[in-house]
Amino acid sequence: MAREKIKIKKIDNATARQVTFSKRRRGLFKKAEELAILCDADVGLIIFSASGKLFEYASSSMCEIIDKHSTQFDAGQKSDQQTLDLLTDNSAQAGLKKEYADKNRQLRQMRGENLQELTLEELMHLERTIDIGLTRVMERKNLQIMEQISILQQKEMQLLEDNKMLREKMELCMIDHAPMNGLHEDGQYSFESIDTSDTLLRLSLP
Amino acid sequence: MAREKIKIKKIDNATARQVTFSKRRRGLFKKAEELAILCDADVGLIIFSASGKLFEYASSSMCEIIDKHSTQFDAGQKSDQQTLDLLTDNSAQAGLKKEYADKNRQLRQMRGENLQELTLEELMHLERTIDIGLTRVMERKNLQIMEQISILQQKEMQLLEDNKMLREKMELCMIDHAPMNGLHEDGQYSFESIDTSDTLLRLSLP
DNA sequence: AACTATTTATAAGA
DNA sequence: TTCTTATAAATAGTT
Repeated sequence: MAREKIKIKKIDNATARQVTFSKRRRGLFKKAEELAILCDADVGLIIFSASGKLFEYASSSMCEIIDKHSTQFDAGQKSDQQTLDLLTDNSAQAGLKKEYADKNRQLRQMRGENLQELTLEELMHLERTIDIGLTRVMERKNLQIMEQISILQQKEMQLLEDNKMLREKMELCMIDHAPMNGLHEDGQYSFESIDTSDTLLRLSLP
Repeated sequence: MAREKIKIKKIDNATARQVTFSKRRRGLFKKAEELAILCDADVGLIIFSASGKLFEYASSSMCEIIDKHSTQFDAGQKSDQQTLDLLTDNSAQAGLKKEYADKNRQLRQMRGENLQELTLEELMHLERTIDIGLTRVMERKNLQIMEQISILQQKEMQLLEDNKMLREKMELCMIDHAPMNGLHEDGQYSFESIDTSDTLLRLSLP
């Protein structure tokens, strides 16, 4: 987002990577705090550098956030919720079952199943939702494909370079030795050549 | 960072606050992912909206990140948490929660959210699934639209027919009676006429 | 670190 | 909600 646009892939140069890490880490912390303040949200951000060093930001306390996170389905405090759960187990489970059924229905409808109960308005809304999802998935897919292609192109260039050097060495070798012993009079040498054809089409899936 | 500079304090207007929350949350997730990729860092981001809804991003897995975080700070915290979880999750509710979480993940992925954990192969499969769903929804929608149009056209034809008959009767009536009693000498009769204009544009949604 | 030329994010408005 | 657009912010490459 500056002098040049960069590809979002691991920065090769270790120094540049470290500098970018510092800059962007600060930027991310700032934006996390702004979101928490502007929107009254509770935000927790944990970052481990490649070397394992911990950096963290929390709008409240990290323990509280992690605790809330690990009990994401319980609305209130853990101990209170536990008690409530034990007392009103049936109704709590019923609520969860209802939510589960609802999510399941939504999912089926996004797959184009059980549409008969929907009105025209609902169908139009569903179409829009799915279309947005499809666009996002395709964007993400294309990003990954471009990354893979980029990596393979780099590999191909390296291999072509290596190949060229090998051929040059081979020619020098011929000039030096062919007149001396008269072998290989047809001028053909066979040697293992690395095949780089079709590289761009084979995408190694992670 | 836009039309006007804003002060970083809680946004008063609830609607504006919600809109900003959505936009900035998305921006924050994007930047978190970029940092993780560019700098080979492990990033975990947990956001609770003011209403308590959870949003999260993790470059690896959130459990792993939280686990690493807890061991760096306070080794006892996590194990207590785990013990509590084990005690809580003794019932069938645990299984249901897990299934619910899974459905919810699938649903979000179909909406194009939380795609960072998917491989290229998975993305391609997801794209196909969504595309099939979209086609089905569009087919169903078009079917309903054609049905509605057909019904309305039939109604319109019927009304036009009725209208025509009424006019013919009226004319007969004028011929029969106008010379007899001399009423309505101006030849104008007023009667309730059914308005059929604009019928095709108003689709009555069931 | 500091400096910018650019890219990116986003506040308001539609 | 979503889209647009003018403007504020972030930041990549340089010094």
